[in-house]
Amino acid sequence: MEQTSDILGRSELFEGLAAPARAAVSAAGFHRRLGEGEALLRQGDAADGVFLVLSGLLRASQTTAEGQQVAIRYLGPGDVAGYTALTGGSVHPGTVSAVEDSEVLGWANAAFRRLMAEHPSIAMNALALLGTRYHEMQVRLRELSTEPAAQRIGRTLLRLARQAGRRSARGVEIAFPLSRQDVAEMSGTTLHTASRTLADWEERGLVDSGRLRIVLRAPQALAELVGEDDETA
Amino acid sequence: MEQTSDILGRSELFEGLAAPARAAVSAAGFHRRLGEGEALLRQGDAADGVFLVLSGLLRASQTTAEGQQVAIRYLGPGDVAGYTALTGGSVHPGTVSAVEDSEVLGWANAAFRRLMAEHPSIAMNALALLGTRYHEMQVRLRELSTEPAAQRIGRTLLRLARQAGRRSARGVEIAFPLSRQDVAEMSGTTLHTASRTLADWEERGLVDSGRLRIVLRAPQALAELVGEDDETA
DNA sequence: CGGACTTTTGAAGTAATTCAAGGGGAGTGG
DNA sequence: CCACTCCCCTTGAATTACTTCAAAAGTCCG
Repeated sequence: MEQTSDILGRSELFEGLAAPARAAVSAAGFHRRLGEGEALLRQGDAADGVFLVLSGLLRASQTTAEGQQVAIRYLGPGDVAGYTALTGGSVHPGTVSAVEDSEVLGWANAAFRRLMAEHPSIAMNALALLGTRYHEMQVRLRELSTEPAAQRIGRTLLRLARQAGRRSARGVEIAFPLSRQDVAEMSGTTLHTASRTLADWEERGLVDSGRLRIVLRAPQALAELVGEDDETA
Repeated sequence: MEQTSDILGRSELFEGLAAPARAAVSAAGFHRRLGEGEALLRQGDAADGVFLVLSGLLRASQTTAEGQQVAIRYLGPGDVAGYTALTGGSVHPGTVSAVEDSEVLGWANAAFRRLMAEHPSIAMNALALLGTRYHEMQVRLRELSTEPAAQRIGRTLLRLARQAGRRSARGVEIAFPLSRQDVAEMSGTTLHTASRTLADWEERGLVDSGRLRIVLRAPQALAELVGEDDETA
């Protein structure tokens, strides 16, 4: 089990903070455990806190009036959930729930605001963090507007592999249970299209997938296919 | 002509700042004029400053490798461009250029960072501003993933009307030249679909449009059509 | 009046969704 | 240990919304 303080230090939000400051931050927060499927915060609810993921995996999503889901991102250790409270917003724009058993460190709005006031570098980090996310969203918006479904699915897989990839003999495995439906919700398409696309890639030896499991056998070939120069690291 | 200090005071970024602080902020910046079509900053360039729009209208967009454009947003007086520098990013993720003759107030990275350090409320405002934008992008991502083209076009029009709408006898007019192509790039579709959709709505008496000009004759009916409860204000 | 955009509209083509049905795996409970 | 059941995945076939292709008609400005 990793130390809370270590995760704090490595998180985008608290990096660069001196040890005593980290201790103060940690002391001001409260721990919360979430079982698989449990919601940390719900779309439409009052924004009442900021959370840092300590362990496990969460998923941020938006739901339409008709109940259709759109996945925004997955959150692992060191990631921040509930940025709304951080920016002074009043209502959570999306739902964040645990994909697997998880643990988070949370701060009430007022407490977090106090921390930012006492340690301005936290506020600067928060700005950087939001800037990065905003940028990501711009890119995804562009992809969704201009690219065909297969390409978007490829990018989704590469993105997830980069974030939660585990190198294995057969390639890079996405290290958490991921259904076709999940892939579709991240890519802006249907599970049918996702399934067909993966079947096609499986034939071509690019991926190796099964129930809730996807392994990228040839990440760089996939990257080329979708028009990225990028590496899976 | 409006006073710089007034715009500063009303802008999301500097609101709540006392008059002397506003003066300091203003003094630390430099003015820049842009002719119609001129770029304030370009996608891929080094992020070298933060800008506040004083007058005119700018457009933020992303361009794909193939040259296809996606419009991110339009910026009027009080809006901020070049948030990348503000968050510590190094490269502009998109291009911002003037739709009509415009004037901006700019700050070099270092100068702006100094201002935030001296006036923490600027940093807080910046956080709020980015949070709002991030939220907007989440919503648009959801819309793009789940809604048909017509609905997205409707939302685009309502959004633009809310931002730059001018009440007239015939309804709410979008107060700047806007082509079908522009509407398409904001909605994630083609100019053909945009044209056909507008023609349909024109027949139904919802809009009244012509060359580079769109008037919403029945904003609330349009809102209902696209599934918003919202008003055009 | 010429020329450059912008817009419209038809027709063809297609990517992707929707509809529909069936086939696995994994876990559960008898 | 087997059967049952619940998901998850797959795969055709039909449909459709949207794009692409193509050409012509407006509209504004010099």
